[in-house]
Amino acid sequence: MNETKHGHEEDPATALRQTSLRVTKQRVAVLEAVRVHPHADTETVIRSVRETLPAVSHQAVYDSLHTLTEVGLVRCIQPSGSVARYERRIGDNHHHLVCRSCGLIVDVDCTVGQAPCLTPSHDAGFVIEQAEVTFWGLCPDCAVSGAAMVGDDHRSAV
Amino acid sequence: MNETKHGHEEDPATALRQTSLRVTKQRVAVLEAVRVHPHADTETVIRSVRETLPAVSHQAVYDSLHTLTEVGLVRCIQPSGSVARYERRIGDNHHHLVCRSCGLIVDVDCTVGQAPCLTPSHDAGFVIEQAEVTFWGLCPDCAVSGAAMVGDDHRSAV
DNA sequence: CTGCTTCTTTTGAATCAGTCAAGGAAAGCG
DNA sequence: CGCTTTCCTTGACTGATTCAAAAGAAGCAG
Repeated sequence: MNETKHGHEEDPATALRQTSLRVTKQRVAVLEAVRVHPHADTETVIRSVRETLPAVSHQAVYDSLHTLTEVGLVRCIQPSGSVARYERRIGDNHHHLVCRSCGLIVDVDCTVGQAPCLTPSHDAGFVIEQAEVTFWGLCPDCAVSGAAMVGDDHRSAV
Repeated sequence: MNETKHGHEEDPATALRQTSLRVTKQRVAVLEAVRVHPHADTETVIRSVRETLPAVSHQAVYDSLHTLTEVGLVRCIQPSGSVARYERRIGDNHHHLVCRSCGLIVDVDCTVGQAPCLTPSHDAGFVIEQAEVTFWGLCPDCAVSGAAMVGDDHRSAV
């Protein structure tokens, strides 16, 4: 549905062309899937892509995700205990809130912004490129329903 | 084996007893291994443990690490692209510097300390328990030797 | 210190995410 | 339209981690 009316801005095909990658329907579908499902894991992307392209191989999706990550069209995050997840929002260095109970991931902007998070006390001689911040806690739903029973052993994400 | 001179402080057996876990030689060895090899992955722990206990099963190590993590005697970290790594936790919420090239992990204290890193702009209703900060970059060695040849699989993110 | 109960460890197989490799298909170019 | 290069499909494979059943130790009572 709602096809390209303007076909710019975040249009998958355009984005791909700009990185001089070949525009294949698989890649377009993967990009679209990542946009539709923020923080989706690979399996979710595969399922989503197969809604429009039933015959895609999982390998094509893995490969597309890697390629797209390399050229910077998607970003890959892997909170502890979770499989790889991808997101379309890139460029800004936003961070993530992860629910310990259900695995829900939500974006947060780095208010305090730049300085504090980007300057560790002593850098041990490292050349620092990026600071990645992950906030762990409970999402609203889990905080309510699971407040009492949380705390044992669910590493089950999603 | 520098045996108990004072037998307190960080003595594995004592620590275990205090958490009402059974004191087994496997667990003691695992705790010791984690202390000796900061940020060791499971395989390293297994090898280290087998130096003194040649017959330990890998399963015992996996299980010990999980149990010890649960009771808070060790902490598990998993930077993107890395397998699980463990460290003897100190209760302080220190952070990590990870080398993109060789994977080296180094501890850093959270200078600015408390506030900034622990308060995202808007918490989306989450109950936040912890902020985890990972600094990505190049360790001194890789920054020098690899400065030119690095860049195979990572363009500087943000 | 002897036996019992419960928690741990061993053993060995299984699962799961992700990867490798070779041949067939399709994008982009002229 | 046909070629070249890049991409996708197929199917097997790896490596980290987990499951499950049975044997083995820790801690406790007697």
